[in-house]
Amino acid sequence: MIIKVDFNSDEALYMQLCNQIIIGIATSQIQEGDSLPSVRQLADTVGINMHTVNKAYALLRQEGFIKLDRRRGAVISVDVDKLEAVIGLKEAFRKLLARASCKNISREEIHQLIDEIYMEYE
Amino acid sequence: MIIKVDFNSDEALYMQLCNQIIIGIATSQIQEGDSLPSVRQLADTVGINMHTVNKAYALLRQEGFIKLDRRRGAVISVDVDKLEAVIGLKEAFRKLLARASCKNISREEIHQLIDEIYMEYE
DNA sequence: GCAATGTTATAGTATGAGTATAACAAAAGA
DNA sequence: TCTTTTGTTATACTCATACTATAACATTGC
Repeated sequence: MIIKVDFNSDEALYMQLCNQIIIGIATSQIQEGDSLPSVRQLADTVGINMHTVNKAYALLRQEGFIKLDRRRGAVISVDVDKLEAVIGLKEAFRKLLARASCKNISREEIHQLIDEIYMEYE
Repeated sequence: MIIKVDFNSDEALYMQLCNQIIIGIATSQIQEGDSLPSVRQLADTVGINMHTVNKAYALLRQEGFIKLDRRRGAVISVDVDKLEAVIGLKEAFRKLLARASCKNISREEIHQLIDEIYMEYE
């Protein structure tokens, strides 16, 4: 799986890493049990500081997407805390859908958009 | 419409204002043509600085949710640039749905969540 | 033993958020 | 006409966060 960052983005580098890895898991580019590169290695290939990668990995662990193993490095291991995930999701949706509704994007169009994205998860 | 901020939130104050106003428009608590309080007035009632409110209004204008009129203050006036809205929405959905998918939230559950929120827009 | 690992500490710069004061022109209201 | 209120702009300060840079440490694999 290829990870890269956009230095011109207004999104924080460590957040870009998090998002790409989570999308990678969702789209099966990396799977349960797979290892991520070491913090130093990924920092080197991407061209950023070690601590920025470390921050991303720490956040991924905290949110239950990876486990850190001395022997195998950062291993994909998703903790499924569904209730908490749904709560956070609904709050985020509230903000997004309000914008969508104001811009005359219909409920049906949203459903279609959801399906398009979920297509990629197989 | 009542606007309030959470000082303990990790979300920026001006962003909280933006989101609440956009949600207010979507849920018809405020409508096209209605006026928002002046920057100084809202800052006073909420208990924050004038510039923070000004920043929120400037962003709302930039994103096409209000127009600023010398005579009537900040007036709700939604510019519908649907294409741009859809593009931004899809990118945001990609990040959210990846998290949802990892946490075993199904496509159907997402659709249900969407419908629940869209119920509030009538 | 040696190299690579995650982790932690310290320190520096840069940027953005929020506040504070102040000033300006334009418009509303008396 | 005068006063008040409006949005707008400028400057400056504090504070938190992002990112980088070095460095050191214990643990693990070879």
